[in-house]
Amino acid sequence: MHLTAASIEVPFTQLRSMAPAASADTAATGQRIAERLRLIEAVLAPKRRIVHAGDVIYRAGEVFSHLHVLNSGLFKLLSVSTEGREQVVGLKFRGDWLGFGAIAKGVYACDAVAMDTAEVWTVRYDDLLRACAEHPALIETVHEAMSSEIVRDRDAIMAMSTLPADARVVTFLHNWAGALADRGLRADQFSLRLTRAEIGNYLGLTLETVSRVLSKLVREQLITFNARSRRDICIPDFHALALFVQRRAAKDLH
Amino acid sequence: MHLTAASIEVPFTQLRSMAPAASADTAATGQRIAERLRLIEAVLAPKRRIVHAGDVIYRAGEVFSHLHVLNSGLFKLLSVSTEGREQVVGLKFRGDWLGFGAIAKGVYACDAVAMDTAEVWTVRYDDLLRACAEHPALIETVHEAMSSEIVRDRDAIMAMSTLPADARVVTFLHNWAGALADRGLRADQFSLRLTRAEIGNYLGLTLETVSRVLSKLVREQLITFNARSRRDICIPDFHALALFVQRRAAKDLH
DNA sequence: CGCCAAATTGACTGGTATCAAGCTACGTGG
DNA sequence: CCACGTAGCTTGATACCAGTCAATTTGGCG
Repeated sequence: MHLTAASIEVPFTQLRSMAPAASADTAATGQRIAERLRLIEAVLAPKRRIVHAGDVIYRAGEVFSHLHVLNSGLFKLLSVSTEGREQVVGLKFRGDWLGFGAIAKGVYACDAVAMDTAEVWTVRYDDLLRACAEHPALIETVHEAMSSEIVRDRDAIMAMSTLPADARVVTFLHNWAGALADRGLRADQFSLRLTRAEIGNYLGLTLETVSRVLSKLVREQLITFNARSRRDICIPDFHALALFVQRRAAKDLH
Repeated sequence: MHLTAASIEVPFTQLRSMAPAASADTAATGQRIAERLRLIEAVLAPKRRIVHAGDVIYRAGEVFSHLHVLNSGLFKLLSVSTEGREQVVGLKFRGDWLGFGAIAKGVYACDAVAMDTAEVWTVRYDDLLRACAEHPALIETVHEAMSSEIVRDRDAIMAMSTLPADARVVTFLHNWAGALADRGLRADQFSLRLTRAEIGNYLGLTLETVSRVLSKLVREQLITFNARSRRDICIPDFHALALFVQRRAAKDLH
């Protein structure tokens, strides 16, 4: 049994008109994600499971044994520092793996918490290694996923250390929309499934600042709120977001 | 021919007295790093090369084909945004791999620049994959290295988004000392091989702020500068650094 | 010696955090 | 049905940390 995706599927042609620059890659990426999932399903026969918002599939400190792949839904990775500060250090979508951070130390480095109903595939790491020996394509898939995670983390570091608050929020929205588009979901209109506080926590900002920035973006017509909920956001011009960040970052250069 | 390590080796017993809490792990980690290098050397027969400060072993955008392992020396990873902002997104020590970020997209995501004389081992990614099929230990080594990189990046994200300037600098020093200790080098006295500007860039701070924080740390006796150069730093009490960060972070909690 | 990059330090500014006061949506129980 | 409580959100006033600008010192090197 598969869960239906949370958002509505749209044809790639429509996406193309929404995000002209990224469209070609986007379609390819979307197919690659589906392909990878098919490969994992066929080769690993993972244990499937449905989880619900708030469910935790592993906690920091637990002994590592399994990796997980998200077939649908949304997860956040929570890192807790020694003093008890809690921080969102990653967001995971369909096709993403969970648990890579645990391989090195044999212990999970953070909590993985579902943000809505999701289907999780689970495999023993041992089994994965064995399967990799027989299926070269599998190992490439795993490496690709780890590599992507590294690159995303670096992008986050860069955004956090160089961008002012408004540009961070815009980058966040841009990335979110991009992640949806990559998965064949509509990227011009979606529901952020995070509170302002969670967004702020992820971006190193306070919830008030996030709120103020979003209000400003509405005033500047970069986004609009959908009827009925200020978590549902419309992005009339996807490309304009990237431009905003560039202009904002360029200011600091001179 | 091996390069001799830049800093002076000290017996683990001495390290133990410097950093009581981390010592047991530290010795184990140090041996593990050496073991991994021996394995890589034996199984992969990597191409060896000596590079010098400023040398670039790959640039963002170049087609991916090779991974690199640092046998000695120090590298920085530089990410350049579309607008031309340049940012240090990682520092690499002996035993670290370079190029993981390129696997996913087939293109290097950043520049890798040597910060002093270093010995780099290079292998074709194809060859690595083939060798992994025959040597299960190798694949675990690679995964462990990628996993560590993911965890380090997350820690960086967390530090950047939650810690004030002084705590970031202290964390930086603490991590640096820890990296040296992990490699069997003395961690109570070492030379930062970065300018204030580079440190600030890495931490999302200005060079002036870094300088002020270092001066403050000297006043508070957490560090002292060594004779003749303000890049040579002594850390009388390694553990005190961690405490400083904890106290500093705890303030924000209440 | 004299140049130049790196670092330090001070005075001022500005962007975000903090504190505080409503507002809105939604569920619960009377 | 409405009163009420609560969680999430918005908006304003103020404070403070770190950035900016600028002057000076230090150290390295031809």
